[in-house]
Amino acid sequence: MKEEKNVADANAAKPAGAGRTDRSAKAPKSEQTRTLILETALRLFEERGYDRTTMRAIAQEAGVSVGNAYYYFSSKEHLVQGFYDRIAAEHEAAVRPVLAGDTDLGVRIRGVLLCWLDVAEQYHRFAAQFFKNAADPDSPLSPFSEESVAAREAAISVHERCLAGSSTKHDPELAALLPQLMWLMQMGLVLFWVYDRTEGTERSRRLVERTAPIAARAIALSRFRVLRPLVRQVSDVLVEFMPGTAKRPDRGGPEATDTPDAPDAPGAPDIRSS
Amino acid sequence: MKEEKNVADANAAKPAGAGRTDRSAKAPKSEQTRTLILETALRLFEERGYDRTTMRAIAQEAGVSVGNAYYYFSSKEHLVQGFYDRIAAEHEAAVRPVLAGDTDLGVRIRGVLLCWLDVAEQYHRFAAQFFKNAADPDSPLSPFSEESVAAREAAISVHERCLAGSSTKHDPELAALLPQLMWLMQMGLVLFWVYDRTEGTERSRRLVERTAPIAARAIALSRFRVLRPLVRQVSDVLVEFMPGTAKRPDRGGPEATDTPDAPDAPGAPDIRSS
DNA sequence: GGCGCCACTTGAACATGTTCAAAGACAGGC
DNA sequence: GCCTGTCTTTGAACATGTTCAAGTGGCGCC
Repeated sequence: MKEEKNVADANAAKPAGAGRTDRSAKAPKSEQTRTLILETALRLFEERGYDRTTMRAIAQEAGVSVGNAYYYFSSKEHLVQGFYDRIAAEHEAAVRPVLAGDTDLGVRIRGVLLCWLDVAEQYHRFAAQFFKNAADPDSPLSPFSEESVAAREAAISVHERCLAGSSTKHDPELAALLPQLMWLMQMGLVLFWVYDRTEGTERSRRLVERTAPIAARAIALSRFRVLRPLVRQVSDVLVEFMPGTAKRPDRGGPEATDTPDAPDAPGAPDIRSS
Repeated sequence: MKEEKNVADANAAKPAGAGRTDRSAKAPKSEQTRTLILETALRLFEERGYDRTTMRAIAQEAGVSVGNAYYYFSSKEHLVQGFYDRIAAEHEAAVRPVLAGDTDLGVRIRGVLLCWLDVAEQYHRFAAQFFKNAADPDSPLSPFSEESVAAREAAISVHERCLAGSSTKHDPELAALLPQLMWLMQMGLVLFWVYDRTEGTERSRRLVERTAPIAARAIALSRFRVLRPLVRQVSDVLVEFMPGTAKRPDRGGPEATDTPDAPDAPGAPDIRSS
């Protein structure tokens, strides 16, 4: 279905006379149209929200026909991919100082998550409206979907660096799995955030302030002997149910994990996290 | 359980001549129409799935006009409420033997959750399709919505009984919060289940088998002294962010919690759990 | 130059959730 | 019986995501 040309970004100026003899070398004209439609759509989404932006409005504003928009983007949802990429890039950049700063794990986790909230802030209205589409198990925009693997791994790698640069000791047996767990935590935050209606998503920020230290402490405690069996069990579950951690029965089941305490549940599709 | 007639209760034969002088006493005729539409809709949903059942088809099958369906149900989504009630009732009944059985907490949790999977099994296809609607923060069918309070509390009370009947000792400070935590765990399971495409949702069952003992062990461990500060912190977070546990800033923020380890995230709207 | 291929573009048509003004049915009062 | 107001019911009209058959135009090749 989604056979976009090249990622999204690719709208850099290209040699006009380059010719388009080879399909793999993108024709400048079409790429221009594609970009125009995408930019127009993102602008309107931000101005009016997802639901209130019709495909007709996008086409009209961009000066093309409705069918043309569908020629480049197989559905309205696919236009949103642009947001995912945008947020991912912005978070990646914004989080750099945090990763280079304090080595206390709690502080680092807090920094990474607050950073995401900052970046995502301006898209909150849009995200709340769009959330239901991303939550659809069939949607390619679901954070658990096959199509999101790249974005998911990029997000997880941020947590990897977050953990790697910390001075907090943790159970080595868990080391490989923690970034994924932290990603799940982030998905939980996104879910909370989408439902958050407070001014400046203040409540989500507070949730981060309160839970980041808890997460850090729990990670530190994982080395205690009493907790050994539990850590082992959790680790097994993660290996079995997290995608990419072990043998995966090709497109077999869903993906998610749980945590030692009780709840679990990744659950926050939407804005590919980053 | 395809086409029961009376699950929705309100179709009991009523005195024909009762009259409808008072608006509060439902007129038999309109109630009959309402039930007819609802039953027809549920049947078609089950037969063809949510998306492939059009309002026109429901109306036609029920022998009424489209507008009439909208007279009784303000949207297609509202027809789904019937499923919520149905599953809730069935789970409540099915779980009884479990609650009266073994007193090992792990076994009990496992029983409650597997029970839910059994009950929900036949609605899986429908649920997967409908999930995106329930995930919408604006939808009254979201498990976190104001309108779902009743159903949510019913579900939580099942976990209360699950915990109360167990022989496992746990930190008294957590006692009041555990049922809610367990409900979150259930929401996580529902989320996983919705994404689960394996035969007979086998993978979801396996997740329960693996995580129920972990949850029970974590609860038991909560009494250890080393974990005291962590338990306290978690408990505080729950009180602050879980609805109905403490002062709630009237319709203020969203609701959700997190768990000591890392992830958290309720996230499984859909089928009001029960 | 002319021809044909093919990427690109168009806008009408379609499917479906939802709304609405008008018509129908029915009870009670006269 | 007839009038009046309310509860039901109707079906056409609307809004919007999506599809599709029919162009359009540029470029290489003869």
